[in-house]
Amino acid sequence: AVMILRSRFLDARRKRRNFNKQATEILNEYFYSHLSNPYPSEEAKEELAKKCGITVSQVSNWFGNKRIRYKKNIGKFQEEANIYAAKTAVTATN
Amino acid sequence: NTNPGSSSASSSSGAKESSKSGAASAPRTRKKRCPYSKFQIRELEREFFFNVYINKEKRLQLSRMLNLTDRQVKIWFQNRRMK
DNA sequence: GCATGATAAATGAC
DNA sequence: GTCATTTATCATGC
Repeated sequence: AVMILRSRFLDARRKRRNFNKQATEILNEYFYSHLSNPYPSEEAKEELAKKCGITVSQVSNWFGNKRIRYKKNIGKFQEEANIYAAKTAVTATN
Repeated sequence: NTNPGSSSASSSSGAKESSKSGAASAPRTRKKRCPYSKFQIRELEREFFFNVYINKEKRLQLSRMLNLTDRQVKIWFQNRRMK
C-alpha cells in the first residue's frame, strides 16, 4: 500500500542533451584558463553562449556544476586540467 | 523522503541553532538541502497562485501546517518567484 | 554504472 | 526584496 508515486512528471530535464564536443571544449578552455577565478562576467557568459550555441543560463549551469565538481575532486580533473593548460600554453606562445 | 515534517508531528520546528555561547566557535554549519514532500509543494504552490508575495501571518500559518520554519517558507517564495 | 545537464533548497551580497 | 551562487538531488545519456 506504499505507492509513493514519485511523479517528476514532465520536467524540462527529461529531454536533456549533452553539449557537443566543440562547446565543451570552449567552456573547458575558459574554465581552466581562469582557474583562479572561474566566474565569467555577464558579457563573457553571453559570448560563450554564442560561441557554444547554447543559452546564457546553460552557461551558468555548466560553470556552477563545473566549479563544485572540480572542487570536490580535483584529482579526477587533473588530467583534463593538464590538457587544457597545455592547449592554452601553446596559444600563448604563438 | 526523510522529511522532518512530512507526516510526523514531532517537534515544534525549533531545530535551529540557538547557540550564542562562545561567540566565534561555531562556523554555523550550512543546513542540508532537504527536498520537500508532494504535500508541502502542493500547499506552497496553492498559496503562490493566490499571491506571489505572502504575508507574515500567512507565512507563519503555512509554516506550522507544513512543519517548515518561517524562514524556509520565505525562501521558498523567493526562489519560486525567480523560477 | 557513473558523467552530465537541469532543477530544488539554502546562503549571502547588495 | 532581487539575484548569483552553492550544494544536493534528480533525470537522462551512454
